[in-house]
Amino acid sequence: MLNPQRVDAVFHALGDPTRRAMLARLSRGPISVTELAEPFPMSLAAVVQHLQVLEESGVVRTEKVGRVRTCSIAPEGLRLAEQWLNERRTLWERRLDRLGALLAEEEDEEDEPTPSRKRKKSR
Amino acid sequence: MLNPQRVDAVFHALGDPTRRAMLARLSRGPISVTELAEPFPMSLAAVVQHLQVLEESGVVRTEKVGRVRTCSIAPEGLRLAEQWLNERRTLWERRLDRLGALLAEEEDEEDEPTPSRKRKKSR
DNA sequence: GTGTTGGTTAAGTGTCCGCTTGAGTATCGC
DNA sequence: GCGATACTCAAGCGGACACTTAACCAACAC
Repeated sequence: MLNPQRVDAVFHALGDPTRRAMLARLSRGPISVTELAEPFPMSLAAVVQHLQVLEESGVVRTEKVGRVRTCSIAPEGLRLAEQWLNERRTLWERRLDRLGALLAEEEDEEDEPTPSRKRKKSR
Repeated sequence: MLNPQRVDAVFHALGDPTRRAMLARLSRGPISVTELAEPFPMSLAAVVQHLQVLEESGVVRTEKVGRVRTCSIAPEGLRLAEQWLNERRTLWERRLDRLGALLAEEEDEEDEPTPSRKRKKSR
């Protein structure tokens, strides 16, 4: 879970605006390939190619019954990307917090150059 | 906040593995361009080009002092992508929940074919 | 059977994009 | 001043990728 290859595939899939639009559509419910293709100004074949990318990256699941293939969101795939982003962002923000605390501490020292440190150290 | 153009730019920036690796490095703290470039098997110019994409998309901020440009994460940019993903995913998952509830209700009806419907209808 | 719908597959094309090279500029150390 | 460092800019190349067309196949309607 959160292995680099899968992350690569997911973000590559999310990189294309058409594919993101498809995801947006699918998030409102499962739908057939033809229905999914309908709002896009491109051939059905092109849509199918995008769909393959989405499915191979694990953000979309499809199932064929009879001659119609029904597509739906695979939430784990999206969650993978969310997690990656969240980890990087929170790592950064925690760093910022520590830095802020440190700076505040140094300012205190300037205000109070005597070696008598009364208040407790945060963190 | 969450305007389509910005979302496009952010996801395009995130689409490249080299740029994601740069973000990962930056999430551990600000760093100069040369330091940022060091782990990558490519020219400095290439790294700078990636950096421009990251900055224009709003996931990275840079500031030049003297001759050295220092790069750091811009958490709002990352948060934008996180939000987009989260909205789509939760929309889908809520839909799934409603569907599950509906199916459970229908099964109840089969168990109890009499027209006496006591429990209140959900949604 | 015929026709239609829904999708699949393959081959080809244009374009964007990642990268390189090379030449240039500004700042620092001395 | 001089040389080194830290980028910056522009032009060009090659490959990936989004898209097209066209032929094909399978399931349904009749």
